[in-house]
Amino acid sequence: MTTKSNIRELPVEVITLADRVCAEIVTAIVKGEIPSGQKISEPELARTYGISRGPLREAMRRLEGLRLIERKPNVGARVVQLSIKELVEIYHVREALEGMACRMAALHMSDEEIADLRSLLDEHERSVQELDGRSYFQKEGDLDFHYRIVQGSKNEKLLELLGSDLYHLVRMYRYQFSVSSSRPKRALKEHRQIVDAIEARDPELAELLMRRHISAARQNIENKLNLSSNIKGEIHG
Amino acid sequence: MTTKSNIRELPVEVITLADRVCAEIVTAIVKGEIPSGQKISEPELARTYGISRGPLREAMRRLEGLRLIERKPNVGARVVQLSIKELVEIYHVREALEGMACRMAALHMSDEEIADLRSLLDEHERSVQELDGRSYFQKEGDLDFHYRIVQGSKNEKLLELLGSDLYHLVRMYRYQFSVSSSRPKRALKEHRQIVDAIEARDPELAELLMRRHISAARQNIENKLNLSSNIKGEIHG
DNA sequence: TCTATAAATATTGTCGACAATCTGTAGAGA
DNA sequence: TCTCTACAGATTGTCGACAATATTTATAGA
Repeated sequence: MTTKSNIRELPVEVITLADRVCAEIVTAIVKGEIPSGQKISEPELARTYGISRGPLREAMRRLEGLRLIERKPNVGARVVQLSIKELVEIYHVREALEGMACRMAALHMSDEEIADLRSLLDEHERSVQELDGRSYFQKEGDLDFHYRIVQGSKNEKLLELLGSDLYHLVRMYRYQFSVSSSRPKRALKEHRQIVDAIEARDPELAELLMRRHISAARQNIENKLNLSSNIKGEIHG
Repeated sequence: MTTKSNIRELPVEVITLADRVCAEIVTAIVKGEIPSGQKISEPELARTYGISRGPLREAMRRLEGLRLIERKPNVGARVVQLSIKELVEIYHVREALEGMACRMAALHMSDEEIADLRSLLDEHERSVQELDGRSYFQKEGDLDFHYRIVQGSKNEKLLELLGSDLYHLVRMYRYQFSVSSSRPKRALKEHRQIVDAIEARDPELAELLMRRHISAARQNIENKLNLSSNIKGEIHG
């Protein structure tokens, strides 16, 4: 039954139009190329990506599930409207989920993964020193760290919820609200403490530290926002 | 611009075919009418629900986002395969998310909502006494309680993640694995303690109790499973 | 001038058909 | 008899067209 042919399995990622365009639209929305709140015209988007409305609508159903667009039957879809309220809610969710992820990472991460994580933090440190904070660390690097811990939990559901769903929104806020750590050195130190706890195989402490880390970022946002209601300005978390 | 016509806004839920069929398929999958692991034939399903493949494929994209089906490009989609491993993972996620939800419910639930919650538990108590546990409480009633607390958190994201996404899978496991509390009285008591903590506006305790409550259920499952590897049997959590 | 109705336009929802790909089967060659 | 190839059938992916609904514009009346 099974073909034992010596033909190599070509790693040619054959992907469907809907899947490809979905990924492209995710990026476009996250980066703000399709502005927050904008109505989505199916014929226009279809022309833009050179596909017909069929696959496009499938992609949009997926985006709806990712909470990147909102649909109203017979009316149309819009890119979600970002709000501070939602951002704060997301941080509460992250505190819960990533706290648990960190707890489980302390139990299940391999020594090699932990070592890699330390290397990543060394990179971040160089990045912070050289560029005085305005660095990759602020944009995607921080999320790299968090993503690896979620991976280290070895919990597929956590990885799905955070990595495949929530992080799109997190990145969207980072891009469009310029949410970046106003305390890169402090954040880096907290990251190191977290890795220490994981290496010590101390799940309680690991969870506690991660929750504090995320909670502090959230409070930073809330404070900044309560002082200045300048929504479109920089938000340092 | 706005029409001030005296025509009543009929509450006729005009819903799209894809939306309606999606909901129907969710129910069918959750209840096992479409068996776990079964391949999905698009032409067949389309005939079954009397629609064409267009809306059906949109619905399936949604189901994919809900993790109820899994797709392989150019091959097809299957209903997800249930596994104890995933069930345990889900309980870890629930412990994290519902713990946080309970914490926030202690802060944001209205007195009226808390009173309603108590009434619900009184109902459950009657149900447990009359039917000796084998009751509604075991199937959907328990989830009612948990759902209300998530609502009480007033955190839309938590409600989305738990209510709209994860609970479908939870219900699916309950139906198909007969996951039900083997300790309804104990569970009921824990529920009451949780409400007490919420009423006392004690977020720390509320979170702690909810986490213990869910963690105990998970450990129950793990123990039962480690003893008897009878996968298809009753799982009491 | 403003409002309410009605036609016109555009957009969304749905369908059937065709193309591309995969799966299973039959047959040729060793 | 087994393996590999080629064909046949079925399924998935994509497209364009039509129907249903919403939005905009034009028009008539007060």
